[in-house]
Amino acid sequence: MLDQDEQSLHSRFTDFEKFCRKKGLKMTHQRLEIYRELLTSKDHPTVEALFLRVRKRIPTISLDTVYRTLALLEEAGMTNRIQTSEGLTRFESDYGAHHHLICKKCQTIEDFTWKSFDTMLLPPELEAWGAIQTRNIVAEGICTACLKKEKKK
Amino acid sequence: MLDQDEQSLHSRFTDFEKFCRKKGLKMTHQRLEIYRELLTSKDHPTVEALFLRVRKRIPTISLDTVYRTLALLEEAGMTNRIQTSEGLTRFESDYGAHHHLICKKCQTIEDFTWKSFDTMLLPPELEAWGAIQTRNIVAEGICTACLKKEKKK
DNA sequence: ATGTATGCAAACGGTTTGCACGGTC
DNA sequence: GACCGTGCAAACCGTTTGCATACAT
Repeated sequence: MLDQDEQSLHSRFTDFEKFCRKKGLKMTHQRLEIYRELLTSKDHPTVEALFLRVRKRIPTISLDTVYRTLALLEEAGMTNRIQTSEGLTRFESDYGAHHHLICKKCQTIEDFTWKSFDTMLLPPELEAWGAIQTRNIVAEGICTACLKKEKKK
Repeated sequence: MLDQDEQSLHSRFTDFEKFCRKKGLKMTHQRLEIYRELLTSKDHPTVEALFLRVRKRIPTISLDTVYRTLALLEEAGMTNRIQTSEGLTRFESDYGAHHHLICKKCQTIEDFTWKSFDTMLLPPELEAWGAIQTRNIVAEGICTACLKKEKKK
């Protein structure tokens, strides 16, 4: 949903290069394409979906490589893993605080931002729990597209 | 965390019986014990963990039965499935709106409630998305127990 | 007596791993 | 040239399914 401008897209790539250099990792064709696909995909693709998309550009790529690269990106904090209640694993490029809307019918995930929530003080009782680093909302329901389909019946 | 009194525990069981009767399902030893275990477990157990606990009372129970019963309970809305980022599936008995605190180190899940959040108006932009039914917060960080362990090093 | 639930074992699907070859540095 | 990354195939693990028996109704 959030449109990333060319500027930030480009800086993402240089970040990726820096990270690889620092870790002594090689910049391969496959890694670049997987990362590019992830950055430009806004629909929280599954591993399979990413694989199919990247394969259009690199026909010989294997599913394992996609798995391995995603693990790498995750470790570097450049992607987030989302586990849906259906047991599917989905990915999204990490671009700052946001929350998720999930349709129970079609399982699509949409992002939304809510700045005032992000800065809101959590209930004071939570302080005893430990050090909280992130907070994300998952809102579930039925999206308008699915609501329309239901009415037609 | 939330302590359920005997009263409500008992009413949960009669709810379960009612549900089964209505659906023509049989009240078996296994189902009752799995349900009891789930109601009294406050640590969001995995299927495996539930299986091991119930097996203490029913030594011949099989893992499949636990899976099948959980699917049944889920369908009836008597349990919730929680997918952790580690890919593990955990369960909790359903007892009204609450949120989760997850420790990134030890992966334990704690519940918390936040009434004022539950009734808070969501950003108006979300209305266009569809009909939102639930909203849950997942807060992640490091719990005090794990923080202490880190300091010791 | 009827028919569902269970336990067993086999199947399944997503993910991970071992290995030899190929590509990056 | 050294070594990491890749593709392939096999292994793996949590979960689901088919089937004959056991049990609740």
